[in-house]
Amino acid sequence: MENIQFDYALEPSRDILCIDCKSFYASTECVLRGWDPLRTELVVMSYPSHRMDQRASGLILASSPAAKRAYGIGNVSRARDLPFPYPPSLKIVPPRMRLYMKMNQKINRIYKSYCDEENHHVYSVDESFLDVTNVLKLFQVDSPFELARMIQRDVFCQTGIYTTVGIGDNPLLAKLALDNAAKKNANMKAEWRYQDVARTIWKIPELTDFWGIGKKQAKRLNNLGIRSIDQLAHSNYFYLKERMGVIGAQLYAHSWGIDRSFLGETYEPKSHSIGHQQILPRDYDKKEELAVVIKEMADQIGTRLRKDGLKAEGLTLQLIFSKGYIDEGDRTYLKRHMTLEATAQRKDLMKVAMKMFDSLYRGQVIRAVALTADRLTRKEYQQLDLFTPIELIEQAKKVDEIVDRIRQRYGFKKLVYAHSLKEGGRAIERSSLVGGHAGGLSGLEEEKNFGKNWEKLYRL
DNA sequence: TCTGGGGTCCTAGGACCC
DNA sequence: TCTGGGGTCCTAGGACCC
Repeated sequence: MENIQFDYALEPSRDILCIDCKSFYASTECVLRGWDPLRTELVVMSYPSHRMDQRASGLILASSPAAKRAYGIGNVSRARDLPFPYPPSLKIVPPRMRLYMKMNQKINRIYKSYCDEENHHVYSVDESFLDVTNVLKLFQVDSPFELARMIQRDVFCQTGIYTTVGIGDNPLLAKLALDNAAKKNANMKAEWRYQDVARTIWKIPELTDFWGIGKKQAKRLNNLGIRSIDQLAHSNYFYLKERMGVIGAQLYAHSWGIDRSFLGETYEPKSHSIGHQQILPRDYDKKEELAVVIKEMADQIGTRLRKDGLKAEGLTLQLIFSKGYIDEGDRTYLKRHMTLEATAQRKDLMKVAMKMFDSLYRGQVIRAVALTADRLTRKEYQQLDLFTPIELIEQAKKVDEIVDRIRQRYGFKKLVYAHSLKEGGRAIERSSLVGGHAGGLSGLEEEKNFGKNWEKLYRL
């Protein structure tokens, strides 16, 4: 069977850096507390506030390198993976998401001092891509490797955070170099180029170590007789494409280090969404209680949409059954999506969410709820229907605006809907969370404790 | 897994239109 | 009607990433 050949001479060849912050949350905590991020045994542990006392429910959001080594845990793991009683040398601290976000902003500003907006792509809270091809001269360095060292030093001096850097001809190579080599190297850097593919990518030991291959895809590949990246690269492109669709084709290309994306291209994701998911503190099977939670989530999503100046044209509701509960249809969850006229209004979102809930729910035992607004647009005009008087629409909009303002100024808890006070309501408890975890003290409270200079003290 | 939370992308089948 | 074909939109389901 014929196969595909890649000609590296024709592929994009840039100097791309993929930089991540070593154990970001854990390191930030160490820095804030004046401890060495590499030597301190520290984990950031999140407890749902309703079960502080239950060790088993603790989730470790981040572990310092020393903690990883000492207890054989990964970056993200569970409290029960730690020895118990907890060793005295181990520092366990609650998350302070607000401070991590500030630290992230500071680090991004440092990256921006090395490249312009166009050549900086934020991948996640602790990972960024930089295209430094055109700035090597400007910084008087001979190689991207040297520039990477400069940036690492700069970030460390300004923040105390260690960074790891993967370097490559394209974003994929840089990312693979980061994940599979830089993290293990003493200098926290690794450079993978096209000519290195055979002795780098193909030597990655496990399929699941490869970006884009999880447990399920690894199994599918195994079923095709492919057990390593090397075998993947030496399989047949057309066969893979036939058996695994575009994913197969993409994996094949990736195994040869091929990635034709550029950071500069304004990449438009096909879909955008804003959603929330929460595991409930206990099983819920009362319709009214679930309705309260769903309404709260619709409220929260509406607030976020309005803050970002967005409107949703779709809404998805998911109700996940309690562990072990399976209904007649053999399902483990219920899910429904609906389209709607572009809106960011609380009333509209709640109405649609409730409609989906009514159509789905038949008394099952629920443990988790997810609500996601998708197909987001920036449409300015208001779609009018023939039956709702314009005054009513304007009125609802004003109410939303006022609620937003009050909450922004005085905090969420100062203005909650009556239903949230009922049995089962979650909004009040969740209002202090940032990104689903404890936000830590507000800036104002930090100032009270440490004075006006608290940000400087924290190197933020 | 003895249930964290927030995202994006791909597939497949049905509805509907020409 | 023992019966065409192609395109697009919609929704449910699933996989992966940080």
